[in-house]
Amino acid sequence: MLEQKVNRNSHQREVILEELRKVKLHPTATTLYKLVCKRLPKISLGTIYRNLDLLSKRGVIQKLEVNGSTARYDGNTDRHYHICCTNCGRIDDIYHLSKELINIDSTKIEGYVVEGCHMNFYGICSDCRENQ
Amino acid sequence: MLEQKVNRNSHQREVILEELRKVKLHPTATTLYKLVCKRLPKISLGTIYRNLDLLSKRGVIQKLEVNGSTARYDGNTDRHYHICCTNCGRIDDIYHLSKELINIDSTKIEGYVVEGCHMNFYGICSDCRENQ
DNA sequence: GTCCCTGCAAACTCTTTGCATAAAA
DNA sequence: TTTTATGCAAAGAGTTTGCAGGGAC
Repeated sequence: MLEQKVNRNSHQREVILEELRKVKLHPTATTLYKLVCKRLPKISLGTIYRNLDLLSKRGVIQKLEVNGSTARYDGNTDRHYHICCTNCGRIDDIYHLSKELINIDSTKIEGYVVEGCHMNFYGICSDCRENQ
Repeated sequence: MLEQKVNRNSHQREVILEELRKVKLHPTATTLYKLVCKRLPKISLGTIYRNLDLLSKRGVIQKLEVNGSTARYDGNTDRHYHICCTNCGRIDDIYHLSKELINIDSTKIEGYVVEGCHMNFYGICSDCRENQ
């Protein structure tokens, strides 16, 4: 059995979590790094990655895999979904879906014990439509 | 307006497509590369990537982003979904879902013109449960 | 004092790209 | 002959990791 390490409270980790919770736009590790740098100029990208990994494994934050290439992070762990603009890449939250969709985690799939479902929508946001 | 280049039929592209359609397990570019190498020993990974990109942009194949890190490819473009085993990483097809889920693409989301939805399930496959 | 966490830099993985040559039309 | 596609190798982006020193408890 794997022994779980006891985590210490580091100032860096607190600041990373605070800054992630402040922003709405689901930043990448690098974007978050720049934000955290304003408060902790000496922090390194490695620390950002290590803490984002630790926090998402603990379920304190959510790691999103919306756009293939780059991981994005969400400080909000309430059950919700995301929609990504295929033009500008912005990612918005979706809270209101029909009941059938909200209950999607209980879907039965032959041969599997289902643990969950990731669902991401794609489309064009209103800003991009206006700027055509 | 962007001018669309006319694609020539290359032998490499044909073989890549044939091999992708043969396998059921949604290979990565590297896995497919190894398969294609058996028939075309001198092919390069770059050619694999270039053709997978071209074919998925044309809609001939599907690029999957199921597991974050590495892209996987599916030669089957029928409307279907995927479930990924969180233990061993295998990816299976899902063809039968309830009507509400099948119609998910027509979901309305405020502020957006929805183009589509990517939906991936996660769970433990039967092989992994048996081997516990 | 112990052991986890950090900063730094190097390494790693996956993917893309530049270039000269080969192949398709 | 013209233009696209290939093989090769190098470069790029994003992420992970080894290590010595610093910090939490």
